[in-house]
Amino acid sequence: MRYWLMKSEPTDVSIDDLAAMPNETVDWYGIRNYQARNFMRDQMKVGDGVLFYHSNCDVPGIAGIAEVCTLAYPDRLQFIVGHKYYDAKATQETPRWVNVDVKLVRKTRLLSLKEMRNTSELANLRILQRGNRLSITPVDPRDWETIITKLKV
DNA sequence: GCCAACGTTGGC
DNA sequence: GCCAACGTTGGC
Repeated sequence: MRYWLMKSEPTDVSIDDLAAMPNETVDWYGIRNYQARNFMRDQMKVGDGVLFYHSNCDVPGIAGIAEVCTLAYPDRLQFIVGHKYYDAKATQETPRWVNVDVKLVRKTRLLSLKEMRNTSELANLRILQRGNRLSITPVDPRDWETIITKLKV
């Protein structure tokens, strides 16, 4: 059982969009970074905890809790010619990109990036490190607990 | 819209 | 395999 922080632009998929999905589940499509892909492919298991993070928006921060609900499987968008996420080097036989599905656990208050930065216990959280751009990062169990506790307040 | 910090690409 | 040029991310 691992914990993750996964970024989504709310203009793309917000926490409310997730809540409105059938089964409150969404495929985490469009990951085109090898490190992030490898986390999904090699480490994610059904039941892993997910912090749903809103990025590239007015107030970036954690907007809810979700969980991984499938193992990684090929991202269908890589095969769609002309699609933003099409990859000419990917084939059905040898897909290059994968995604898991993620299911909402609950929407929470917004725990802003600013508040996380002001929380000394979270100093080692990957998302807070200088230059971090990875859209999927592992979260230490202790950091998970710290964040979950703050989300309840 | 700026730009720092990365990641990727491709010529050599 | 190096590395310059280019593209992307995402906070501010």
